[in-house]
Amino acid sequence: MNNIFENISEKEKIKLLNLLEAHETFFKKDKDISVNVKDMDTLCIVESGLVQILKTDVNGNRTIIEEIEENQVFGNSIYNIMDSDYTIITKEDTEIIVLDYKTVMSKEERPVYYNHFIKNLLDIYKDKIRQCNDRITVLTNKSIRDKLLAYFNLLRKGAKTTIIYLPFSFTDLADYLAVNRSAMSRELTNLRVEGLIEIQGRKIKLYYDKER
Amino acid sequence: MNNIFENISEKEKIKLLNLLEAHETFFKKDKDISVNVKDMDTLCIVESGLVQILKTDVNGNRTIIEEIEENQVFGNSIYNIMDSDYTIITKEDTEIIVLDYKTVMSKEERPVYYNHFIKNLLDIYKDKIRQCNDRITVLTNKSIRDKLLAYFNLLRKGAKTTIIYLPFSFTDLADYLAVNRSAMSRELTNLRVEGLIEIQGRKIKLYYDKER
DNA sequence: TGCAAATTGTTGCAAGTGCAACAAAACAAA
DNA sequence: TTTGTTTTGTTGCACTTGCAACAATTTGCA
Repeated sequence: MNNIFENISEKEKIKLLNLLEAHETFFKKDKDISVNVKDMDTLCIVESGLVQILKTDVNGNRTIIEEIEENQVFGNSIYNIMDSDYTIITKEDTEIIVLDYKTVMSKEERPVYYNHFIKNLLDIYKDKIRQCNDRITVLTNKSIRDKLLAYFNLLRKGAKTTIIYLPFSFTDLADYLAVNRSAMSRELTNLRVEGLIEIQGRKIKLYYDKER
Repeated sequence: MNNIFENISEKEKIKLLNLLEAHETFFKKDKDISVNVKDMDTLCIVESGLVQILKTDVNGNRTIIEEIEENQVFGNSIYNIMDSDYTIITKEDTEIIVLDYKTVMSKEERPVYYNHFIKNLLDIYKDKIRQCNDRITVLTNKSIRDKLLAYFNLLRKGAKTTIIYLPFSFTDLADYLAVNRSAMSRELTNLRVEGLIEIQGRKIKLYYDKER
């Protein structure tokens, strides 16, 4: 994952934040910070800590849209987080740098570190596009089985390894795949019985070929 | 949809393309241009015409991933189109500007029009992220009915209008929603019979509240 | 204009999935 | 450790969906 301050020294970072008219804010763990970042065309950088973007659907179910880690960005300039069904909360004590997107883009003065910043921002956007496309690739499979296999293939992408580690719980995986948890559990059992996979907690061994 | 040459005059555009070491190429309609754009970290601009990015799945079914129109971009810098299951074809006579992403980003000289270009590129990336997120929002609904309603709501987003126009055929819509076409057709009939919608070709009238 | 191709609507059937409910297991906190 | 909470596995049942096959309609092209 690309870092918004890649190739920018600590000294340059201070100058950069000054140039971009940044406001730093601290938040305690488990705070709803929606109001602080929703009201304009913001670009927010997580300087330290962890932020979650949640969505509440019509039935009241909250799902995690995304987790934003250190040196990653979020904000209205990317998501439609203005929508009232989105909530932004801190999962740890968190330090956030709030920028105004228009201000950032309209700077006349563009030192080298500014250019690095913009390049990093582009790379982060590309990461997000790739992530979204990956998820779409998984979601466009019609059956739970195919979704699972597509997802497992993503995790072992490139690597020849047949061992993968789920980055979250099975409950969350069902959410990510947009399927019923117990139906997914049933399908995992089927895959296990058929000898295609072996499950040990979040560690899964794959016994099938990539092109399946 | 943002335009890669927004706020850039014709004169500036010529200078810009020169600065970025652009190569222009013409292609006839219905040509597979995969080989021409896959081999490096490219950023391709469709100067005129229309390009489709297709994906062939394990069963040999081809689906349209995206259509790239005039003044829009595609390339390895965004998609993993290197993967052999992706194909890029022209749907009309098409003029493409091929840039090397690294060259573009490492320019020392940065005239105003270059900065506009980068800002436009960022805006285009944001558009893509929004598009992807919209599709994910639709795809994460579990039933065909909910997918349809979520999609219709997207189309009437903001607008109070209860009349929407599908941007593609029902066959393609089924593809977009990742559901079986005839099952979708059945569900559309249900919605029609229940009086929630009215269908006239690609024009659909909605008779239900937004928050449904 | 007329023909071929593509799109749409419909249906029966089998298979897959969502849902609810519950027990077992794993995890976390006191 | 004990206790309470969350996650996981399982199952029956109803309902949804995918699939295949076909007719009707629309579209596009020669």
